[in-house]
Amino acid sequence: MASPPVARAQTEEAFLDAAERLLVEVGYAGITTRRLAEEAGANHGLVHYYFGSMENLLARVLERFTERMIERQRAMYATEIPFLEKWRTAMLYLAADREYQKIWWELQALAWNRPELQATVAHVNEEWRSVLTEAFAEARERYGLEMPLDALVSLVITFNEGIILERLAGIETGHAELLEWIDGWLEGKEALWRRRKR
Amino acid sequence: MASPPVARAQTEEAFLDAAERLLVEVGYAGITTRRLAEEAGANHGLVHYYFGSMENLLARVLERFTERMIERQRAMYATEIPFLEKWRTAMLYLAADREYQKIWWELQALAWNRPELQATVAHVNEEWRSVLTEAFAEARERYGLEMPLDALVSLVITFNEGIILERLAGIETGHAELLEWIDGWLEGKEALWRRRKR
DNA sequence: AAATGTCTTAGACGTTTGACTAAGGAGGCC
DNA sequence: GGCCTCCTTAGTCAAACGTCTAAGACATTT
Repeated sequence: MASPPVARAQTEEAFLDAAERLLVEVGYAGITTRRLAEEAGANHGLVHYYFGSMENLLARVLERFTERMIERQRAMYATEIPFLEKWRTAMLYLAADREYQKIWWELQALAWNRPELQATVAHVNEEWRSVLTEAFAEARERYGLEMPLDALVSLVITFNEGIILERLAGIETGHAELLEWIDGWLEGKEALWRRRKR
Repeated sequence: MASPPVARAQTEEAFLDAAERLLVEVGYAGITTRRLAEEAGANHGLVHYYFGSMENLLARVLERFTERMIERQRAMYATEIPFLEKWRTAMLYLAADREYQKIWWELQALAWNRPELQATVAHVNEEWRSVLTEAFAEARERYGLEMPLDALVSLVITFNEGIILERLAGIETGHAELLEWIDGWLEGKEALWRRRKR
């Protein structure tokens, strides 16, 4: 066994990991101290000892997840690759990361009824927004888009959210058509820009 | 007292109404038989007697709500008014009906973890889709939009969903800018069409 | 080696849950 | 008027819940 402080930190992580798995499996309403402890392979009393309450534990899950999301979003758009490639990478993530999205939206649904969690959710949204704002400022200029930047970013964020949420409910109608059209449209804009540059 | 069958139907409705109020207030996870009965002003044993289980009751709430949503959506777009006016009416609803939206998304979040409910949710989505498809087929032709109809409808639906969901979490950044720009853009398209018609 | 302080465990506490039932009551039918 | 069916009520039940505690294990310090 490792020395206590390390072991404790590991067990705490095990609880948070287990909570994420249960969010995917059964949603936030299905998480109880005992089930969580079983999933984490730890004693159910520790939930109270470590975190004080399930509520606090879920708040910790939200915070940890939040940090990871922001890191990922920054990494995706911050690299020095052309906008079109960034977009395509983002759309690949959108298609692939179902579990990740389930966790995120379960936490959001939880926050609908826990106002004290909404600030954390809003923080992620702002981060995402600022990352996208930077990326789309470039794209907007390059492609000569007439839409104000604020509006453009909101449109992109919200339709992404909508796609994720429809998919959580098992709905995929029209998604492929929409994403394909956007891709082709961007490609056309990109080609136009290249021609104009020469 | 009214005769039993009528009274029973009324009490059942009272349960469903109370469930909707609790969905707004505390979310689906906070609804228990006893709390629901208190909210409905009825005996808690009746939940089992009438509906068999809380699960069935929530399924009934979903079905009843579904019917109302479809009716409303049909009514909104089916009248013989110009497309721009339909759009503006829809956007007014979007801005106003927060409780309605909370109920709907609580039911959706419930369905994420109850696959047997997803068919009902999907049905509403399809209805909405078909109503919008008809309305936007007209708009698309009139305004000469290049986007395929499928993709256009998906875009409109998903960004609407995104706006609603961000607002449930207390986020409103960029929404007004986006909606205003769309409104102005449509107005421009409409003016163009009027000029061309002459 | 003993003492110390922290961590972990199993279990107990009272509460709340969904589900169910027995007893009483109201209204319609003969 | 008396029976009969259906409805409503209060209350019971076992299970599961969050919380808390006492006792022991452990590593570290003295």
